[in-house]
Amino acid sequence: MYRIGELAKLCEVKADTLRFYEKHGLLAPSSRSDSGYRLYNESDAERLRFILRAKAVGFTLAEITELLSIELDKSNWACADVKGLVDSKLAQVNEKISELNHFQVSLQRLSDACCGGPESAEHCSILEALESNTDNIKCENHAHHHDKSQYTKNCQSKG
Amino acid sequence: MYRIGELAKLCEVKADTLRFYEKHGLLAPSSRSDSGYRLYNESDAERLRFILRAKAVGFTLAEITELLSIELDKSNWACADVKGLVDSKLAQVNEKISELNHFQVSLQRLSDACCGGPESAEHCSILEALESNTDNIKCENHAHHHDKSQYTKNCQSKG
DNA sequence: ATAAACCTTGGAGTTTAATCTAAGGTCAAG
DNA sequence: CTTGACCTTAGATTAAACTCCAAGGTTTAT
Repeated sequence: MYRIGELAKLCEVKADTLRFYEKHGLLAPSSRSDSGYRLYNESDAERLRFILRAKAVGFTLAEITELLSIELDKSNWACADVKGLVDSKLAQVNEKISELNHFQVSLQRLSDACCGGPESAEHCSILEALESNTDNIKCENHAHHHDKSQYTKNCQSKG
Repeated sequence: MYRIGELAKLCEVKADTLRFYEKHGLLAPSSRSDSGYRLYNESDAERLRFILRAKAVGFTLAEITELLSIELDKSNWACADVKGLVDSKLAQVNEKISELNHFQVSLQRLSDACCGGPESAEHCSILEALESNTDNIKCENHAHHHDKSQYTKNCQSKG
């Protein structure tokens, strides 16, 4: 039997987190001591590890609640149900990755267009790109009046 | 001059969003009508578009607040400052992408190991992977006792 | 004059996963 | 018998970016 702090340390979470999981129906200690302390047994610990592994692959606690209810009643669920949860999560993750990839490309383009030097930002390509509605980012090296700018290497926009 | 609903429609946001931006110091109407209605001019609209473009490349409103303060006082900032904001955002985005890529790989591996059929989840590879601490995902086709399983194609784990 | 569509304000609710606080009870060691 | 580490509870707070609500005032058209 583990007290809350012991299980928390064992699984590298905080005691607060375990109380939070209990309040939200994910994990309750199987018993209490006479003085009201939570007591977790090995099977509680296994359940916690299940939760933590599911978190590690990206499931939210709400989704883990679903997984746990299947886990406790496996014979009344099909593989299709379980795989459905995984695939739906996979779709969400892919969508988010795709959004972030758009950000990545846009930010990289902005970064590449800017010399990043000590010049005044008055002609900064980044600010200009955010001011105008074009996707088209202009290189700022000319505007800075540095004929032999040391930053030319940074100009990669197709103006 | 635009009333709040007009500017909202023009820029495809909600009036609530404009009030929210005002409350958070991102965009205030340049005047009010006699009856207290917000009145936005063309320069307010430009500022809103700046905000929206910055959002579209992944900046948070807090970061946009910084960008706006630079934008309004360009000559006292250097390109390095602006590029710094972009690069720091880029690093955050890359980190998040990397985390999601881990999720993606793990979820795909789980999905691939599961037949996804109408079989009982009692031997579901996904649940078994979450129960045990191995990275090693076992294919469930044998466990289902389908000698000529129609799901064999889904088994791709290296058990 | 009255209905519809618009606007005002302050404040509450949403989502996620904790994290923290206050005020107090329990347990083991010295 | 007191100190420190641990535990209890309920409830408040955090971040982010809105979104919605109630209760009322304004504008416009008929």
